[in-house]
Amino acid sequence: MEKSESTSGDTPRPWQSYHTVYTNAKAGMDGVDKERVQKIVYGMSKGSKYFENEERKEAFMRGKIESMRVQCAKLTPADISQYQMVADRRILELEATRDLSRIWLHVDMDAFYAAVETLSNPSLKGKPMAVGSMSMISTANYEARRFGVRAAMPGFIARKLCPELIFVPVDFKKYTYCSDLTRKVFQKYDPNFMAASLDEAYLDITNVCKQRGITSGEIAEELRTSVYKETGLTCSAGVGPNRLLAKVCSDINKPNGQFILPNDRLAVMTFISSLPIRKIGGIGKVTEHILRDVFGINTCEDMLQKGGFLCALFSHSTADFFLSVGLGLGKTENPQVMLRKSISNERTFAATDDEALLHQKLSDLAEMLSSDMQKEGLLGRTLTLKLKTASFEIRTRAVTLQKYICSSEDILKYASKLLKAELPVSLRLIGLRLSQFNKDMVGAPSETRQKTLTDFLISGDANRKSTSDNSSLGSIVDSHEICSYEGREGRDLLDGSDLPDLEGNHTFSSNAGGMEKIYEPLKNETANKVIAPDPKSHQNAVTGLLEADSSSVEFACSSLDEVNKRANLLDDEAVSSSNQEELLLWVNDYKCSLCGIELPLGFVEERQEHSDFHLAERLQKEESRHETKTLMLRHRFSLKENIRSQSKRKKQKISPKDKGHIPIDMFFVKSFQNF
DNA sequence: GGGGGCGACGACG
DNA sequence: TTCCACGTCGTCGCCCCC
Repeated sequence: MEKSESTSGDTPRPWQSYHTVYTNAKAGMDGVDKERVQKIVYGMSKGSKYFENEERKEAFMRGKIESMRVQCAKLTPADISQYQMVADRRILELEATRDLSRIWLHVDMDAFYAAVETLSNPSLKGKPMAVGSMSMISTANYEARRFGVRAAMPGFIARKLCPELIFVPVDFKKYTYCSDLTRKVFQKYDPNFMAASLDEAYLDITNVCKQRGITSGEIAEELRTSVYKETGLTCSAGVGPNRLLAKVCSDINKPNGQFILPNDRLAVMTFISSLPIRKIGGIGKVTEHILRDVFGINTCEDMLQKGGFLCALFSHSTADFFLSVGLGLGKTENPQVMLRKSISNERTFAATDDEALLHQKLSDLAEMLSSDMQKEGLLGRTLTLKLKTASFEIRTRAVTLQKYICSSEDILKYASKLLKAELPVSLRLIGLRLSQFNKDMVGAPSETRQKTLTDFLISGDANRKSTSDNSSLGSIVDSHEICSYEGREGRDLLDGSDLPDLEGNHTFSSNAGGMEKIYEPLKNETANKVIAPDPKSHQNAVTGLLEADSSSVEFACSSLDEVNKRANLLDDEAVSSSNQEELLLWVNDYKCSLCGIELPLGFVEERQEHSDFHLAERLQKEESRHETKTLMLRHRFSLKENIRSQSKRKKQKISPKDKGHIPIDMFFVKSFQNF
């Protein structure tokens, strides 16, 4: 942005203002020939639909910056001194919250995916290599980074930058395995460590430092050595009084290094004074440009000096975040509860406007999403359809239902409605997200029987989890919390298709005995009564559940109607349970009779999870079948849905993107989770 | 007027 | 010659409904 005048100089250099991919913020890219990289990236992108969209975004950002400048200029001296007072007071209040009592360590594995691949294939050593595909790169090793190749860069551009670049496809299983090894090490230093992703973690090492009477630097050194011994992989570490600073520190001596920032206010303030704002987690490309071009803020210290303007132009929470950054403050407590908020799936494909094809894609996504929801035993009531048009424009359309759903039929039904309203359209990506989980409604009066069914599944998970090595988070309610901070890593960047769910490896520990038929894993009495596949026990199953329910607080049955519904549901289930096709058997001891997936005897955990999955799927099918009947009788939703989508149509006509003028809408900037 | 829903979009790995 | 991901979370403005 600041170089937008570049074309007006002696030599036109349009590529200098194209910032899409290249940035030197990444470790290992210091000696890169910046101009060459920018030129190549620009040359390869120019004229493409992607490029045009980037230009639109840039123009939007320029408009925003201009508008904020105007707003700044309008501030009278009186305004400014008033806001300065506000800022000064806020700075004092924030300063009062400073906590220097904890020592946080952030570990970051060096070029993780690439390093793991090199470990498994030593012939790659010393050669420029990238993990990913022609369309997108996940990680590049340091040899490749010297050419400007980096994560999140399309492979075809990377190859242009470095013709001898070797591409290695993503192999998630390997990374998960290595990640597990590193986590075993982390656990020795902080049993409650926070995994931020497969290759990053935050450890509170206050206690271990005290207990062993050694410095944080010594702990960091020892931990890195230990990780190397266990995995053959190097990592970098940063130590600081809070997570925000620890993360910044771990980047300083990357790769294979560490940096210790003492728990001392003066040291923190000195450290932060010259730190570029872009180094802070939560400040990305757009925020950096705005802060620099509107306020002239380049370093964290500048945040404090411009505090008055920040308070004048940003929302309370955003201004607070900026001021905290200026003070070097960050989170120091270890959150025990972090609930997952949503689950989503999205897929990119060759742009098409073929409605049948789009519907097929949607159907596949609904299946995937449903499967993910059922694996986690979740139900959601807000369904969001995400679309990326052939011109890279992103649209989202959402609907909030009165009931909680998770079956692929339900998801597809509502998603189709949302998609239909957008047709005709040429798309290159479709995504589906479910949010507003029933779990969020703890203590809500009518949790309905959907929860009941899910609870069986959850309790199955929870039972297994109670033997998990992650003992510090062992309660039933926590079963999603553990997933939560590991949520991001649940899927591979490029090939998220059919790989086993990562969380499974950490969240669910193995059940002692293997299982050969479905329905065995739920060993508890209630579960056995309900889902025993033996046709003779159907009657028992029904009465068993009703008895269990009526005596259970959890199943708070709101009305007789609810009880009847459940009884009907179980009747349905009894019928289908007698159907031999519904029964999972391991054919020839390795093949699932229901879907054909092959899992040999030794895969005890996997077989168990697989069986759980079929169980969940079946229960949900029964559930949704029953639900449909009920709904048809009651004529629910349809009217409301019609009204809703009509009003949405109206809104959409007015709302589309051309908000060219942008009132200084207090933009975003999340208060970074770890700051 | 407050709260919920929706849509956009930044950020991160 | 073409060719720019996926999953999750957070904030904000606007609209509608109660």
